[in-house]
Amino acid sequence: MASIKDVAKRANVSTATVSRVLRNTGNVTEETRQRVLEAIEALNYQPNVLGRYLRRMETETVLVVVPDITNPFFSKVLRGIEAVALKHGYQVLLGDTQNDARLEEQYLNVLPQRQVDGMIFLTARIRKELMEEMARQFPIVLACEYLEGTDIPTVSIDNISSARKATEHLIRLGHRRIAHLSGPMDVILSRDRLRGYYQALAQHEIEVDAALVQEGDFTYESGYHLTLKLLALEKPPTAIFAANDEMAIGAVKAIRHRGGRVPDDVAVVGFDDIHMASIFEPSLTTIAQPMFEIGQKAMELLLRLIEGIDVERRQLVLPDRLVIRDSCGGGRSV
Amino acid sequence: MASIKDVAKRANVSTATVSRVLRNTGNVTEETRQRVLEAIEALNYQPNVLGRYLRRMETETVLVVVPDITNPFFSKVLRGIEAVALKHGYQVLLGDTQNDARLEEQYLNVLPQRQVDGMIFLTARIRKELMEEMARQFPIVLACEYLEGTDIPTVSIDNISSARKATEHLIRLGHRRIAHLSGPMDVILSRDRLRGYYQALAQHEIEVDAALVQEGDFTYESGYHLTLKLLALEKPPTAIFAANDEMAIGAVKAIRHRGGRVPDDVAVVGFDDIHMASIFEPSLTTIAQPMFEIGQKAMELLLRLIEGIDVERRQLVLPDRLVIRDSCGGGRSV
DNA sequence: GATGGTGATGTAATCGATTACATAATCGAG
DNA sequence: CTCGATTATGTAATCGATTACATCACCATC
Repeated sequence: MASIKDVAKRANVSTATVSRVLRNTGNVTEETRQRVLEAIEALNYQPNVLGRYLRRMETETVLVVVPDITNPFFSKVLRGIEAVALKHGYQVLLGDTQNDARLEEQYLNVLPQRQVDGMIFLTARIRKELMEEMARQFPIVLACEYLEGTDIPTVSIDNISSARKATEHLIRLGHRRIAHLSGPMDVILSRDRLRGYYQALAQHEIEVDAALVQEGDFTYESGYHLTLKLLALEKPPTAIFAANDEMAIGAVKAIRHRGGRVPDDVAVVGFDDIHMASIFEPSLTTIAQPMFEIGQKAMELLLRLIEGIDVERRQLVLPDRLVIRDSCGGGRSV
Repeated sequence: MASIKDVAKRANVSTATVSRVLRNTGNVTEETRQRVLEAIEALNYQPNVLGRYLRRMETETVLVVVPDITNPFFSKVLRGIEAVALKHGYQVLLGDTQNDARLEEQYLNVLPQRQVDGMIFLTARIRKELMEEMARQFPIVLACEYLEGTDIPTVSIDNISSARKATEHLIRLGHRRIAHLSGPMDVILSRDRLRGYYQALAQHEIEVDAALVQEGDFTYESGYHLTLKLLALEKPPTAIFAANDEMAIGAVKAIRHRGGRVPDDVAVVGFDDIHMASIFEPSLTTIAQPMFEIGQKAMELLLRLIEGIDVERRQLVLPDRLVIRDSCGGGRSV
């Protein structure tokens, strides 16, 4: 494998000159430039990036930590990140924690080890102090999630208000017994959506029934099983607000398997607006998050942190939108 | 940021000894070992992996090139790769080409640049000669796809026979006008599935009608629109075999929008058995690929190539399975 | 007591590129 | 014609770890 020295020898110049040609820095006459390029061509030379990384102490690589890459929501956000990364010549390393919080903390180590220039977390179950300490020293951005009481740069939507919006929509349609399929309570996003749900109930003076709130884990399966549980209640809900679309689809299926109809017997609202939400029948009423844009903004923010540009607005809240479809009845069908 | 020198100084040893402690190689007395560990602890030292990489000329990282990470099929394969990689201390770099063949060739360059120790391609639209030349010099494994007439290590199913199986199932149910929604013709996998479809027709002496074969791109949207086209034919098909589940779902939706019922008016068979295939209504009859296992095997194969172990069976064909559900009628419902 | 083996540690080369600094050549202004 | 600026190129240090090789101490064996 040819190295820069071989190229230098063949072109009859120093390695410094070869490097200058490679990186297009400094002054090189067109003539030597050509000689170097010819040598590169002849030797089929490819610069070894490890040498460069070590010397420059940067890898132009960012790590994205995802809780679950098979979840379409995250892969869409990832796409946004990739788009911006590619445009700026950065590579994206993927860390899939498969919902394991310990793995999450492990990934944090790649920063001091200098393996990447920065990180984006699409999950935030790491101990707050640890995360804060790292964020002080290295470029880190949280997307979708955030950590309470920190000023770690964040891109997300306002989960509380959107959950409130979703719940209010059901109330407006006349529902009073509204259940909530929450996400895991150790992620803030789930707690926020639950809070929004509570706020909506309170605002309309609807009493909270603890039995109507069930903690899931964002999977179809959990949505399905928890809904069976809800339907077995003495006074089952007439509407279900699920913390994501996959659980909402699970809910619909469970209702059907029990002989119920959606939305006639039970109305269902989801969250995220994944592709399947509009395809599934009945199409899901849901909160649309700008997934791609969240990814873009997060990466843009990260780039500014890496480049040491002072970031004025560190906490970005993007707009979301209630998309009314067929799964909750009442509204017009889109 | 502390380096190995700082640790050495503090522990009153040479950097060589620190390295020995870090890597657990060579002989070190328990006493100095402790001193070194204390120094590491005190300085909060993390080894800079770039130095290590350069010296050892390996990164314990593999690159996985995916045509579309938002496609659940690929993310499932990726999971299998990750599982094995993690167990062997390898990191996984993700390259999402977003179906751009040029990007695919670009990714190939990270190998001679020594950025990764090996690559797995879940797509193979690269020029054959180029790919072969690289595969001769570096560890490369193809998964799902393969390149005709090469002996590049590959893990996949037998797409021809499984497509034949799927088509035959429809024939057995009495269908004679069977359409095929193919994938893009520049990927071999699509051509193989088309071939299997043709074989089944030939075997049962059913004439091929060119109008019944439509080239899609594996997306829901293409499945939807091509099916509308099929339904507008003078003699529309009574069954549709789609080259993947997402197009199959698109087909079902199109049939419904035209007032048809599935499977009563038109039977539909998919391919891959993604999660949604069993959830969607009607549940999809489809070819189940062992996605996770494909990933695992591919990574295992790659590891052996990286470690220079002679690989006897370079081309691995895994078993697939026809899963009969509701979308094609006739069979029992699962 | 000489010899050789083993274990613990240190010295310094090395991986491949980048870049601060040095040097040489060229040019233009006064 | 000289001086300083500018341009082109080279020399060598550097990034941080790993490791071949050297050294030294200690012990066992004959």
